[in-house]
Amino acid sequence: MLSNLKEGQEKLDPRVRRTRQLIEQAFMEVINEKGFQEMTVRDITERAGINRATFYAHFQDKYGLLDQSIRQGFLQEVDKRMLNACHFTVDNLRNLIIAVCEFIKNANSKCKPAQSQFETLVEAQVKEVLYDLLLKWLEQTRTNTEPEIAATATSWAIYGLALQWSHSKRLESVEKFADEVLPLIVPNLQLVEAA
Amino acid sequence: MLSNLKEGQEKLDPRVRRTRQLIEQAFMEVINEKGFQEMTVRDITERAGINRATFYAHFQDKYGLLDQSIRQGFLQEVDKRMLNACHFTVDNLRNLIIAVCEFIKNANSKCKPAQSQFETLVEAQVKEVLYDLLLKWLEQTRTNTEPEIAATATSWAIYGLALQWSHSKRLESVEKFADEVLPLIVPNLQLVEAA
DNA sequence: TGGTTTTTGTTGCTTAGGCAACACGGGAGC
DNA sequence: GCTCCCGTGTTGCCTAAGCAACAAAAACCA
Repeated sequence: MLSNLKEGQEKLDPRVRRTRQLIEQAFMEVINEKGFQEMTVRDITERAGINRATFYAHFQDKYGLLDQSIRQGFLQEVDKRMLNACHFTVDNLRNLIIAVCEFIKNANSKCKPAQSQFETLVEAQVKEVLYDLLLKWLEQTRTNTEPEIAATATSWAIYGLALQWSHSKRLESVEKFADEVLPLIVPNLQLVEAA
Repeated sequence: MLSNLKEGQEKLDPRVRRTRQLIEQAFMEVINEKGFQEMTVRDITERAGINRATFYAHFQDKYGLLDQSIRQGFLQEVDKRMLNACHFTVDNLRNLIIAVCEFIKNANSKCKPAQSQFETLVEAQVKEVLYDLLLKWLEQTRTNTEPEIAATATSWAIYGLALQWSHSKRLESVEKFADEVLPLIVPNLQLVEAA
């Protein structure tokens, strides 16, 4: 496995950058043509014009690629709302909830087949990103409990609520939903109230 | 310099294929923004996202890149008329003349500045491709003289006539021009007349 | 004019990627 | 049962590309 500079892609070998991009692009193309289950690693590498061995230098297997693709997608949703390089506010939290809802909604609509397969993968990736982000926020804030505890509780709660929202037949607007659950979420953070 | 499989690009290392493509694309982009003279090798490599040393592994310098770019362009014009993988006929010769005219016309219109600079480069590349193609044709045909001689005479003649046509203020249609000069060109080939 | 920057080619060393071959496992077809 | 085929991971060796540093030339600017 090549240098895993987790997320921190400061300056990375141009070759690595290129092949990752080629793989991701090929992945998107092939998944739209054959779907995920029918797709083989060969399909991806041939489309990308890279060697099969190179694929395995970057990803465990096609599931690993799917994982990082999901994560990228959600991170994009987060970045879109500029939540990544900022500190905690209630409004940012509200936007974060909205981001999760939107992402789940889109993910479900795209990956109709084998939903149950994907949902657990989506859940794992999204909760991980959520946890990391919340932890970063909480470490910059005064809390009544350990940030790790609060981050775990909050990330699970947000995801669970967002999932329920996405499953409910009669979809209320994301914004209204966010406003509705915000009071439930905030206490999870165990913030020290400002006088 | 990397493996120079002159034209014969049967199966070539995907990495080579990729970087050549990146360089060519970057070249086209930069030349449209800064022009050829102002452009530096750095500009190209930075745009292409490759290392400068890699550029020099593929091309002598930016002039070398220009050369092959011109050649590619003309070859494209030839392929467009399916003249590359076929044998000699008068009609193919006529189309070849048209191809040269079209290419020179386009080349001149694109590279307005420093025309005289470019024209000699264009001439060299086009005549070389012409020579190779004519030679291939003649080697499959019965001629009264050595194919090399006939190919030289014909390539020079075609280019000279096409150049004159492109310079003439009042442009007659390429097709009419081709019909007009065809009788002058055919004898250069020294074909053995079929009874 | 002289000094500073930029660009140019070039080189030695490191790393990512290509390639071929392999063992393994799961079907499909008799 | 038995092949035959195909996809999967993995490995060792080779080559292309990255990188840093260099000297020399060119361009720029006092």
